[in-house]
Amino acid sequence: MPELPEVETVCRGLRRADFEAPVRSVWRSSLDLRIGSYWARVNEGSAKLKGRLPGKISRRGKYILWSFEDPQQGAPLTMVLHLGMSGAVEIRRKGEKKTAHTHLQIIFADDRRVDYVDPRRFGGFRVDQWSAHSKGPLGKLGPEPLSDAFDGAALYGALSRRKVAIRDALLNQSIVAGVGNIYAVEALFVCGIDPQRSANSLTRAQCDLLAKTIRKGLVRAIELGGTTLRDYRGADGEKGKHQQELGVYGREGQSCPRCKASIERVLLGGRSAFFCRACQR
DNA sequence: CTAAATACCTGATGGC
DNA sequence: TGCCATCAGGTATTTA
Repeated sequence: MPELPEVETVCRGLRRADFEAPVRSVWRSSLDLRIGSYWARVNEGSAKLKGRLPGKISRRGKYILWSFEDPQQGAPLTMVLHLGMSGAVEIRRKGEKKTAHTHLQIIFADDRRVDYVDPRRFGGFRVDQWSAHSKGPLGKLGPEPLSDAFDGAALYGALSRRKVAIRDALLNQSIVAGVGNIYAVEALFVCGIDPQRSANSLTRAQCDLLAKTIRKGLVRAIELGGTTLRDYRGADGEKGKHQQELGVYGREGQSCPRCKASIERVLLGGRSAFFCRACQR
């Protein structure tokens, strides 16, 4: 489901809710979420939030970071939450029923709560000190696409030894953090680059254009509250509006908005890419 | 080191 | 109506 703009929208929704009361309790379903060396300590981790004060909410790539302070001035803990393919955050009040596939509830002393809902359970979370998080997948992320660290030079350098398809290179979170299939495919369409081309075949000028286009695309999608293809919702339950501006994603057989040729779908690494053969080379 | 294949899950959709 | 195959916004691990 969620790529950078959707995750950013969730963060903004959480910030807007302005949680201030301490955590009264935490509930965790008995089902596993993401399995892996970094994610394994999920159950113990969530209990550590009890009694803590909700602090700063930020984002790195597709990861949500939420700091929880110790009222006794101890070290802060950070909850890292990844929404996987189907994860969602829901803000609820006392008495409101949890939806199906809820796996975590953080209940605050003001009777509001934050529910993590994830049917496919590809997402996961972990509560730990920052030093522990930085040794996990967060420490391997590439530059933030909305920061100055991401530009044509950085992209050109990162692609120089890669022979994978450029679409797949853009999905690699160590090259650029937060880009997923929709925004990769759309940026390549805007730039007129065939998604199947090998990453190291792009010119420096094309990398300049691509980096700028990726940034613009993400900023625009954030403005519209993300892309809702099927079930994505922000923390306030709102659908995104960016799907109306998609040029090729999910539009196999429809006509290219630029040249009217038929949009094609190809499989790259098992995942669909959409492109216009006439416009993208 | 790169890169490809596979695994992890549920739900929606389309063909027969 | 049911049954089966295919597909979905992502990442971690295994294999080559």
